Amino acid sequence: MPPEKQYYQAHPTFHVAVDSIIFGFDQGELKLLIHKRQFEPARGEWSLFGGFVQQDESLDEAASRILSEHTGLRDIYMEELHSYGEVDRDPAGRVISVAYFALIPAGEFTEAGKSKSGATWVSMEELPSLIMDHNQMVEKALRRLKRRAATQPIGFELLPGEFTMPQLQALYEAIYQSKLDKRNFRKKILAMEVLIKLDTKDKSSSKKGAYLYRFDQKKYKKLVEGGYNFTI
Amino acid sequence: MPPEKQYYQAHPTFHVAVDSIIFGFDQGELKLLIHKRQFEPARGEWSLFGGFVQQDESLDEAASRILSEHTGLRDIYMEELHSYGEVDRDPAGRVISVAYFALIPAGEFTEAGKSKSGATWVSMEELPSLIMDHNQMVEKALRRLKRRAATQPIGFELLPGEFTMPQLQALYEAIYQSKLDKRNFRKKILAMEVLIKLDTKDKSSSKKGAYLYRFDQKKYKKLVEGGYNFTI
DNA sequence: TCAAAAGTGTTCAAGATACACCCATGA
DNA sequence: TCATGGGTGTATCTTGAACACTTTTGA
Repeated sequence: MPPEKQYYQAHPTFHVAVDSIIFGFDQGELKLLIHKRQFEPARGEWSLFGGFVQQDESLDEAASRILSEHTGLRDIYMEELHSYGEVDRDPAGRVISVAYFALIPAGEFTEAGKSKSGATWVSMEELPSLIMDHNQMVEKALRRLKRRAATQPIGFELLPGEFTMPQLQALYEAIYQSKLDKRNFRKKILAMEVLIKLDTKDKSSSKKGAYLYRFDQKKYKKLVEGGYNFTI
Repeated sequence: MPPEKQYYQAHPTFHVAVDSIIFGFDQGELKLLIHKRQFEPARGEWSLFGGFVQQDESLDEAASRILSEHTGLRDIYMEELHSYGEVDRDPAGRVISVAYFALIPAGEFTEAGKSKSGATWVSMEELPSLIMDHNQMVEKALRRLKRRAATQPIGFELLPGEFTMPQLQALYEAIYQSKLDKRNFRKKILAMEVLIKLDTKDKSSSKKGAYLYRFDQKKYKKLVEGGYNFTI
């Protein structure tokens, strides 16, 4: 055995898990996707979606795999949130967990909730108690979401490809838990110049109908490359 | 064996390392503490300080331990930065690494550099090529530092307990790589009301001498609890 | 015709930026 | 006495916040 392998092998190894904090937006409310844990310990209690990292996959790949196994969704916005490594965080053994933060667009919302693994959307307003340190993870994820939403146009990840201003505003209001002024909100959003206004209207929530917009990915990328950064 | 242990054991385990991006500030420059790696693979190449997590310690504890083993310093500002888990990131085997971001106060700067483990402070301006994905970690840490410095009074972690306005300004200029206006800078900093002006002056860098300040921890904590947040 | 949601501008206050001179002191 | 770095105030601009009425249309 080469010396470096020997050196490495003198050190312990650990189970590494990923747990995903999956946010969705529906009915004017920010929601979290959870399920009842299907194995011991704490079987039957509310838990984030998680699983163990396998030999042939990176952390990011494990997070995507687990998300798609449970929700059937692919190409979802995910980013690493934080790693949790307290010695006794899992009563059944030492597990180091890497938490991921995911945003599911409203269009794919129902589908994800209907998965076979008993996925349930719960309102962030009335979050149940989750196993182990999962509530702590959710709190951190919520702080991250607030910051991201304020500085990057990440909110669009939670809406369908075409959305109206009132929808976008409702989303921001749900994230920040506060009312925003219509006129000021539109002004700021439009000042970014990353929205394309369509000719079609969405009449599902009013008689007058609200214009649909689409997020201009290309324009946004150019702005970011040029050093721009957003603020709501 | 209880069923949960069996379930866990069906999954692979991994070596988990921590790597620390250690920033210091000296001679008006932002610096990084690195050393030449002492074991294979890549022995003798520039590397961040790192090591393997042990059975009886959390990730945070491992990071603190490794920092103090190499620099002799304790109670240093550290926070988790990001986890790196690409399958082939380490040519000698699968290692998942949790990167930490640390700030060493100027007073303890020299001491840290003189450790037996060959620690060297290098200027962020002329950073050498580091092993594996360590340069990537440093880039991320630098972005984190910039953001933190702009929104939390974290810059104080890089200065001695008593410091002058010109020193503080030079630090921010080093972090942002840009000149700041003296009057505006003082105005903003003093408007935070978290500095205590002392009667003593520091004459080490001018004949007139500059007043020393101390950071008011208590006042800062109160502000943060009240929902305040800083902006430089 | 009216109820309900969508859309639109202006004023004011606060915060950010630009900018130039005097002060204290050791050499 | 003079060179060097430390310290200070004001005017202007930009940005964020507050605020009320008209429009559209299906029921």
